[in-house]
Amino acid sequence: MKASGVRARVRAEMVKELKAVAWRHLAAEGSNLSLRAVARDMGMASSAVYRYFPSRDDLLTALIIDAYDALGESAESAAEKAEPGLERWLAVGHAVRDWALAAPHEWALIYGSPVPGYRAPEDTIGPGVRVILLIGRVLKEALRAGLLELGEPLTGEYAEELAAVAARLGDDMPPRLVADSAAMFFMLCGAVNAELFGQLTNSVDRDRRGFFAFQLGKAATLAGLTA
Amino acid sequence: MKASGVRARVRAEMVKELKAVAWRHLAAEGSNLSLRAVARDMGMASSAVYRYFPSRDDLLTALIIDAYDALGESAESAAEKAEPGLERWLAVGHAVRDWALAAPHEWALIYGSPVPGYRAPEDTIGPGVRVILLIGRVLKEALRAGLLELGEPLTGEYAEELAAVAARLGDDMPPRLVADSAAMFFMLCGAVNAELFGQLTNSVDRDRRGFFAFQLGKAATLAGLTA
DNA sequence: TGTACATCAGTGAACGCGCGTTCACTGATGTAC
DNA sequence: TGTACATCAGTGAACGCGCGTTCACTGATGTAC
Repeated sequence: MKASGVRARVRAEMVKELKAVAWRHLAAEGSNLSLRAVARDMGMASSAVYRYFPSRDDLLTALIIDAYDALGESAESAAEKAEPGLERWLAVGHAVRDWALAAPHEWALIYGSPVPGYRAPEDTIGPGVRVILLIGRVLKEALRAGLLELGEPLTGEYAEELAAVAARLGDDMPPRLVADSAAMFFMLCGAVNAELFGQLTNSVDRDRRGFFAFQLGKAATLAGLTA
Repeated sequence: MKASGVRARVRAEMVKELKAVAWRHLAAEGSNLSLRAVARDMGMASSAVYRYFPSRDDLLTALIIDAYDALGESAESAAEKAEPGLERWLAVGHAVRDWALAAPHEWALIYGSPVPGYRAPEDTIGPGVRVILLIGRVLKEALRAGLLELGEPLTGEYAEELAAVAARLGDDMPPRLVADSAAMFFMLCGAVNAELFGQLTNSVDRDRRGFFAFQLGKAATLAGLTA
């Protein structure tokens, strides 16, 4: 039993190291992750990787989940350190950007174009909404503290879907706030993508943080979030 | 001379057909465009493609430029048909979305994660800014017509870069308007990406157009654009 | 505590595939006198 | 108008590469009596 524990621990170590190497490889080569290259870097036969991941796609899935979690982690801890309201939103935004700049290929993996031939399994949905949920909490908290002017309730079919999402979330979340969280989040993504995917080249080259701060500020006013 | 014109015309036809097939292939297979597959579809030897494009990357570049142009074309013609001001912005936004939905892989090619191993040459920059320039024109025109409240001038290094861009554009473009055009454009991209890259799955499934319209409206108010 | 057996990590060769690119070539089309 | 030459499209084989996955195997590590 103790001995079996050892084997399990070694195995967990191995999985961790494989993911670390794959992560590094992703950062160097971009989205076409190669199982063989990872195995080479680990100094083992490519077939040995199959002891740990049944296929390349499963390795990719593990990396995606890890990336979502790392991003969520970093955004959440940045949020904790900031004052509620606008400041907290800005902190989240900049944390997301910083993470993306530090790990551009991981960002591309989760928020960029889908990897060709890869179909994301259900497991990736949970960790995928972590940041947007965080933004929702920031808004809700600002609302309670009187730092947020809640907009008009929406109408139409989109409003119905929002209501369904709000109900699923529980916690008395106003559907309007769900819409605003989503809007802010996707604007945040748009700003990060602009910088990461090279769309600022030759126009905004020096003060990209300034550009980003502007976008974040705009997104905040859009939701009625004030200092 | 007339005969040489024939050869040139046939050649131009050939280039056009090659791009069309490549375009179709891109739509089917995603971003990893294969020269050999295109040649196969054309019923010719893979080496023959080299008569028309010196390498795979050049074919990709041609496709990218075409995609930018097709998108710009469609956005511009939608703009023409709409009333100045908010309506025109909404028309541009929806045209961009419609184009992207009809050609998701082309969208991913130009606004998604960079293609691994591909370095975009200078030629792609010109057509790449067509839509954002269009948005700038829509805003400027709205300003002239009194349909736009111009925000406060910006300060800081980002403002300087904006001023430089505005100067390069000429046409007395206020830097603040450049900032707003960019902001709106990247928010637009964020919204399109959200839908295209599958981030709406399981939350907004029925009324994605409603979601998109909401995002567009928000982006407009952000720039002070009213009906 | 010792022994027989089962489990598991890892190897190395192989399968079958697709890729971008090069090269010497064949014919057809155009050009110059 | 006819002929000699140059240009150009396209072929087909080959090079050298990397990929994901399978398979029979060797040894080491654990487990049960």
